[in-house]
Amino acid sequence: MKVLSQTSKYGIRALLYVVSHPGTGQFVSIGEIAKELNLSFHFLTKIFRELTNKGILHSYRGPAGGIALAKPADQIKLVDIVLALEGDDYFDNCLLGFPGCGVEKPCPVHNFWKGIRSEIKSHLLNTSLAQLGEKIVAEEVRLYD
Amino acid sequence: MKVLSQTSKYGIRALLYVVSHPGTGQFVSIGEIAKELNLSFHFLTKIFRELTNKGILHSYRGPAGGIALAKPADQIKLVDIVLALEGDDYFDNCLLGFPGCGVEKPCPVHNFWKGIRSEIKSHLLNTSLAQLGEKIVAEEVRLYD
DNA sequence: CATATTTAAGAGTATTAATTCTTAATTAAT
DNA sequence: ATTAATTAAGAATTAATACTCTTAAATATG
Ligand code: SF4
Ligand code: SF4
Repeated sequence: MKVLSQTSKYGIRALLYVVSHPGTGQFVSIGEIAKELNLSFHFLTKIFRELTNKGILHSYRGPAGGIALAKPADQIKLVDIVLALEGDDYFDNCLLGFPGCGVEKPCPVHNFWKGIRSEIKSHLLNTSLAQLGEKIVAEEVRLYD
Repeated sequence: MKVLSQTSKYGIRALLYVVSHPGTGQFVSIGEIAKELNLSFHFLTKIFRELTNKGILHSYRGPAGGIALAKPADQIKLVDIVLALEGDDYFDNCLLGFPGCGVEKPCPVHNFWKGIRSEIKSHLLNTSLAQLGEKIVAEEVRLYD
């Protein structure tokens, strides 16, 4: 049941690393994150570039450069990351893949799927990086393999 | 939010056609289904072959041949079709893609995802082709684009 | 038996997602 | 200035998914 692309998964995990590892400097280097989480440096760079373009991150080049959250961690919700990386129509596509969803007569699984979809969306909307970061710092949950 | 592969989507839609269009003969031809649902005949043939191998369908070659449900429609659940086409580990993979799920310390979204996952699974487990077929026959929902 | 119809099997192609690679630009420190 | 460190940009590659094509096998009917 693949719900998120690798891009989104890595993006979320990487930002969870950032919020749960407050370094000394202002920026966290992509190389450090990629190494710690065992992700491809180049792939992660691409993901972060997208998040920077979408205004979720700031970046800085050169020695001691890296990326940093553009907003306080409690103001960045999982849904922001997902929509930035999967596209704004992420929650529009449906279980059986009918086109023109919701416009005409519903498909056979509409009621069920509408519920699930809104549950997922509202949860991602109500979960911030700060919240999950705290759980990681408290070692209640893991971030590594 | 792509949850099912095209294969599964087409498979479910095709079987919903079968249960909601009781023809005169014992078998429904793949050509008819593909034409009515505007799906690729060859692709659908491949999907049905898999479902036949997995014991969900019976097939018959030659004139007046086609496919037929191997069991009464109320005994075929959506979960059967999905597991047959997506693989038995369909419900094992998780939101953030951690390996060795559930064995060690949970990931940051475990509680949330566990709930969603089991909701989806139990719904697919409790929904039969017969149920959805009735809704289609009653024209409460649509099966076509 | 000959022919038409239909599924079976698998090779082949195309599209999309995932990942890697190369080169350029920016910045800090010496 | 020179060098090292680092992100930016996008081309190139690989892998996975989706789809198409070809040929074979089965079966009914005349
Ligand atoms: S009818 Fe509802 S569940 Fe079905 S495809 Fe449209 S929006 Fe999605
Ligand atoms: S910890 Fe739970 S939600 Fe996270 S990957 Fe494992 S089973 Fe899935």
